[in-house]
Amino acid sequence: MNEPIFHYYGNKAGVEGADQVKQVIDDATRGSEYYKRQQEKRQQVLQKVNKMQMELDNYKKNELKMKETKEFIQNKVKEFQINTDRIWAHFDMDMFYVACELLDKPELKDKPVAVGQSIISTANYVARKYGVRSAMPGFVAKKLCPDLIFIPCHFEKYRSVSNIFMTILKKYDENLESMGLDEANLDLTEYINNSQEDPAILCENIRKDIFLATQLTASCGVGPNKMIAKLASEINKPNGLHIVEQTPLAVLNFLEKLPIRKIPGIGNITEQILSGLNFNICKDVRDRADELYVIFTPKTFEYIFYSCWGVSRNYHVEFEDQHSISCQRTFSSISTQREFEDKIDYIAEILAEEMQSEEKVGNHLTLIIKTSKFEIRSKSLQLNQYTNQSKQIAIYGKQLLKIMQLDEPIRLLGLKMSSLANEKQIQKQSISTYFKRQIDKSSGQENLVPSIKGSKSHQISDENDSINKIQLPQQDQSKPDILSDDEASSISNQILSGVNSKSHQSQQQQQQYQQKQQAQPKSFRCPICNKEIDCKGNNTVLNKHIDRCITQQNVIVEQSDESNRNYSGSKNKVPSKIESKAQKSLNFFKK
DNA sequence: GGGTCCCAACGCC
DNA sequence: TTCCAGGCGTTGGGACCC
Repeated sequence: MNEPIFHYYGNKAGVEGADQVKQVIDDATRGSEYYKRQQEKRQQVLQKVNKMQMELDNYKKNELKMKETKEFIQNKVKEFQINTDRIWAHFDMDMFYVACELLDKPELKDKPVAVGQSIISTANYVARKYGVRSAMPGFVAKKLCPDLIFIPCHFEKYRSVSNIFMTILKKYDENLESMGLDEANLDLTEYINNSQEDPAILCENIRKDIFLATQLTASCGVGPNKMIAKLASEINKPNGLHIVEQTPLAVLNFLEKLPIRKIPGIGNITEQILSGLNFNICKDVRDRADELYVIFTPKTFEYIFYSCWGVSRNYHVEFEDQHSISCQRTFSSISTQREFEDKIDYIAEILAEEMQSEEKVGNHLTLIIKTSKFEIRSKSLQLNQYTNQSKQIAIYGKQLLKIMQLDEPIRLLGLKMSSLANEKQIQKQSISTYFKRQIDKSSGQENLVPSIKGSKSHQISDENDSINKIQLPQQDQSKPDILSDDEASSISNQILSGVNSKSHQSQQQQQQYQQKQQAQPKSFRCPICNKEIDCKGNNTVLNKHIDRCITQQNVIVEQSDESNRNYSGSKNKVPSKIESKAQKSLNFFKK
């Protein structure tokens, strides 16, 4: 029962004496809620392993199926090729955050230093010898290394050093893919084909350039694809270079005895599952791929299988837009409704600010909480309009809170907005919609079909909830599709009061529409400049005004787009936050 | 039975 | 002294709909 639950892996460069470290960590954390939660998770993993083992046992009893599966795998092995046409390099700055800090505090060079406070971001190699590592809580790190010196994060500093690092690398591959501030993958094929330089000499020179420019060291790995290059960069860390020759045999030899845990994408849990089934090194997967095929889903199987054979992506993928923006905060446990709502207001404020600064709007909101027992829950809501306004986000967030029926203390609350769109584009579309409707009106035809997102219903996943699948009333099509506070408030009240039957709803829509028709004003407020226009019932006057406004607005939008383009062009030297975030994705290594 | 949505789980830095 | 983060991504199972 007292089996250590903290799955410590000493595979980070510089960590030694894993057993002692494991014991200290375990002693420091035993009895905490976190510890209990980890124990539960460990049990779940063990159950999963048992279930998989039973599946495997059944599979092995069925000789025919076993024969078929083995043949299938053999054919699969014959089908693929380890492509060694391209030359990739992975550069990784050594202990990046700490290294940046030590530039300003060279007197700490030989002392154990960590960046971060409650959680360690990075530790130097002196601290790593004590077992201190990234993502470790500060108090545990202090137990392991009482003399540990903590330095708070200074991201501006890291970003500026990172810019220099990336600028140097972009000379060799301007499309380089960065994963965070301190790592980048380069496809050196073209550069080497043109220059005929030896990859080892080239990469050593690049490392020297990085050191000259930043006074910091970087490690590098070279191989025929991104995954191999990344794995190779770990071999001679810190301040080293490792090259995997461009032949299939070299790749296979390099991977043969490599622990599966090293494969990017295989984390703590997957490692536990695999090791529970006696898959420990890549060779195990190659030798018993049929077993892996039986117990894992096709996608997971393919990923692990191909990775262990050294097959991974060896070309750049197109940049994808950011999918979500979120904000979450941890705090001392809170338990009252009032406190929950205050937190939502606070988080919504930060989220809205972030969205506005990135000129994004979104229409899918998720509330995430972590209970004081470290259990994570989430609920989401499909909005029928885009928003990036804090008050609206908070209103929807509070609805999600009600749906969640929280009845225990929480230690974290977060809001995530997804289904993102560009704020200006949405405004532009709204204007076009408005303009189209004016034309339809003047021709006597009312267009009731929502042109942007009107057909989508609110959906709330909890099927037992009475407010499920509510079709919210369509908004007045003559307004931009970004909700006002009053509208959001009205919608939220309808959610709560259960105005959700379709017939009721369509009646209500009809009534609203009739009311609007009856109340058709002789003057009109322009949706673009917001001025009151006395059109005296004459659409031509109104249309002319709007036409002028739209032209002006479009010029502004176009100018802004243009300036954005120019910015993104010139910022090649500075990887944007979005770029680095998107490129961090696990998909990075996949085909 | 396929498509879609929700959400928990997992992984990365 | 501090008592396990934050922000992003993907995958897969379950439920529901057509």
